[in-house]
Amino acid sequence: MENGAPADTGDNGEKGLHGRVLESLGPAITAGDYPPGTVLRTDELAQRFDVSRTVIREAIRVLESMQLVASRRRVGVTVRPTEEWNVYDPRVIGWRLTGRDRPRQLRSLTVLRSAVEPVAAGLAATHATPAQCAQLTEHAMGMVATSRGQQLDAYLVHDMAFHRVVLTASGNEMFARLADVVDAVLTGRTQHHVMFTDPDPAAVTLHVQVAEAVRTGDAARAESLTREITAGAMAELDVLAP
Amino acid sequence: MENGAPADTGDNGEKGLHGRVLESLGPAITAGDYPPGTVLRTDELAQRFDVSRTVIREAIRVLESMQLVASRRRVGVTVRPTEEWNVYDPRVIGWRLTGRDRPRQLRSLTVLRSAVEPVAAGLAATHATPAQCAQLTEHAMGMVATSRGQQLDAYLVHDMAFHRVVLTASGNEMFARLADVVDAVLTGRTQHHVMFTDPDPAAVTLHVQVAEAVRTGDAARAESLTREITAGAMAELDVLAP
DNA sequence: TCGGCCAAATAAGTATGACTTTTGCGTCAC
DNA sequence: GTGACGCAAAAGTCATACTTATTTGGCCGA
Repeated sequence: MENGAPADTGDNGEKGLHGRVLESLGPAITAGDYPPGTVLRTDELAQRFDVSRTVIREAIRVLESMQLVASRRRVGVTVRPTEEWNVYDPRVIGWRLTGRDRPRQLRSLTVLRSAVEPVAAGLAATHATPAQCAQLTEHAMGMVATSRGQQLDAYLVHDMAFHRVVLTASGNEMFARLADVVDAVLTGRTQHHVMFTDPDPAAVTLHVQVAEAVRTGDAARAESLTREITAGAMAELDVLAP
Repeated sequence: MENGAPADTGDNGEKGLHGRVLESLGPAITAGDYPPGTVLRTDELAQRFDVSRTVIREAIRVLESMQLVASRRRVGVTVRPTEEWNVYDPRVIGWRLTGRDRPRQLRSLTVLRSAVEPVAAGLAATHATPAQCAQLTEHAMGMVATSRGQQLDAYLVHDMAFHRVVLTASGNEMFARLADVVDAVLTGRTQHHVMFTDPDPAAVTLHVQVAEAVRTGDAARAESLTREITAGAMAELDVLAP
């Protein structure tokens, strides 16, 4: 209801010239087109993109804040090694998901999810408001309703909403901010699913049970059930990330 | 050995004028000095900091990339609500840790840590290289050696190094990038510790056992032992975050 | 021959002013 | 009261000149 934004990874539709430069350089760097150590010169970039140096500098500042590059006087803008990137930046995540090492990224995110979500569910069991419990059961029911007959898109919407509520209801802002990550993982799963394969009924049941556990305040049960869900996601991984 | 950087949260020592503006605006915003909805005008800021608009704009771009503010034409730069901030950005974390809601932030991070570290330890048990196992036991021994006689600083160094190795050895880049967060949590703990209180011997023993579990490839044991460690950290929380 | 020091070249950083574009808001007509 | 119109405000863009830090390399002395 309050979610009018597109279900994508983060902020699409960059505005302004510097945004367009960013949308070009970001994916290129994260895809490895510019290996670590590569130096970019601002004047050269200004020429290449046919914009002023001002615009380039603003884009560079953003790239720098993501730790993708480092700008040093007299030397230029150098691409930093992968290990130093701000891999939690939503845009970096999005870029890597559309790029070459999408499988690798999907694995990382799924593992992260499998660590976080169970704990979040446990916390949700003690922190969730009645309204959040209601939303949880609502979306669980929605999943049940759309789990048969090739309604994968509708199912996905409920699935994402369900997990978003769990993460939000945990009361931990760090967990809540991972909702977009989970969205990306779930979306990626659906996209690579065989188109006519309905969701696993067992997984649907688990979601219903999690909703119930949270509603009744059974933290241990909510956590362990969610661990089963994420374990399932981990199991699917070998199919998705070759 | 390879860590010559100061043990702080992230990149200290911002260089350039825009960096100085950032170091002033960032903490102010994250501390709540500018409530969400507050509008800042670029030329006003340029006057206030006595720099050119160019510099201000670059700082704004970075703030914008952290989702701390949104810049819109004809309206100005508006501070965004807390829920939209990029709370995983190392600088945002650092700013919040030095600001007003440090306790709240410390809680969030500790909870996150308690979710992630056990899983990371489990993975480390199957992924760690012999060299990493060696480092692990080395630092565990270091913790034992410094656990008595008011050597808290030396103990902290080993503690941080130990957990950094665990997170790195997990083989998951997302986990590895949380090492700074764990550093911050551990540092915060030591700082607020009563100065003459030696570390809990039980915790020290747990670290030694984790190192052993990882070395012998016992994933389940490594995970469960680490869960005990983080549970301890959670228990201490009520003292640290009033 | 080696080592350190100084100077020139270079590329990012900063400042400034003029111009463009978007858009909130008030006004005026219907 | 509602809609269209236009003004003005503020960010966005650009070109240019100037500053500063840093690398490189050559020069000079030990």
